[in-house]
Amino acid sequence: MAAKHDLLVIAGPTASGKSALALELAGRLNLEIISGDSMQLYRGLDIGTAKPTATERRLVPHHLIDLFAFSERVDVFRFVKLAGDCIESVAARGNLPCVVGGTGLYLKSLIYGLDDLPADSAVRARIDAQYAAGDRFEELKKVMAARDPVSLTRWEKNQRRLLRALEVLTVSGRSISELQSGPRPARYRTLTLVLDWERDELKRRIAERTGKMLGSGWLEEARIAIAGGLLDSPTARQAIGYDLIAEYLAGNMTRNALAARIATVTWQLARRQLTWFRHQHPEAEWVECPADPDAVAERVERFFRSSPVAGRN
RNA sequence: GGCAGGAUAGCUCAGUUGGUAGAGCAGGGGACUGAAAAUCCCCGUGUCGCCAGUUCGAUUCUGGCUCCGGCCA
Repeated sequence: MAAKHDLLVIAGPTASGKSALALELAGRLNLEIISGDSMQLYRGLDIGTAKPTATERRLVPHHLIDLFAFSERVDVFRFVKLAGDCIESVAARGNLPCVVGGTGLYLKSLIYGLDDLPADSAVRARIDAQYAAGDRFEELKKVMAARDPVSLTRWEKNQRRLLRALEVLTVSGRSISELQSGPRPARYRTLTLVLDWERDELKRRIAERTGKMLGSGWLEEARIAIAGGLLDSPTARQAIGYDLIAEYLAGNMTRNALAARIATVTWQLARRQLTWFRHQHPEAEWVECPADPDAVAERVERFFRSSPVAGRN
């Protein structure tokens, strides 16, 4: 059924049941699942990132999971490249690529593309060494005031964004603000579904899932990952929960406090995700949950069949 | 029973030399182009435990009461 540039995206906050719905759809449509999750990319973070189980992965082809050791630094640009290639090969097999995940920036960048902004890790390392420390922010602002006042105004209080702006400026000689283009059309004929729960219900699901994860081996998984250097890794260390579990394992927290802390931090993530999807994805359709898989599958089919592009391939 | 404490925002607490109050956390909203499960911005009226007294005016001083955690018996 899928045409060449068709793309199904299942998005939504954490614990909204994206993976489960994708699996249900896979039972009704010919689709392959591509993870759109910045943390599932890493090996060794299984329970903590709620990866699909081995059984589920055997049942339906899953991609972009377990690709990297957590010592590795992955970013949007890399994800977009990987996912783009992946989508192509899925489509070549005649299946519908279904990106499933909650990393909004990754999804948006995949759908709409990334501007061709320069990046240079050596330059960046130099900039970071010079201006990334907390007490160097004022200095950084002074530099930007002279060289790129527009970006300074934009990120006056966000050191990290300003560092990136300086990187782009240093490499290209031009302001990042000037190199970024405005809104543009999607690269795929995309149906984005955002799973939408009643607030308290989602909160409840998060608390419940946190408890389940802690009760089914997350502590041990975290212990091993931490022993393997997770907390010193460049990006994987940001995965929620592991730092808190480290504190718990060090005896600084009760088990109940740990569960509560993780649930809180997870809820805060969910809120940020919802804000993102509310405002960054004009193409999105919100699906009231719990959703009926049959109805969703029908909606998906209708979307891609009725499309003017569908017959082309 | 005695001795000193504490009682202020959902929680932990600060404060007002008497003119009705503010931080952190939680919570809510927002931004977002190479760290995004990240980073950052905005949002704080609550019988200042209860009753009485002093005072123009008390959450702030005085007395009593209630409750809580201590210490001594």
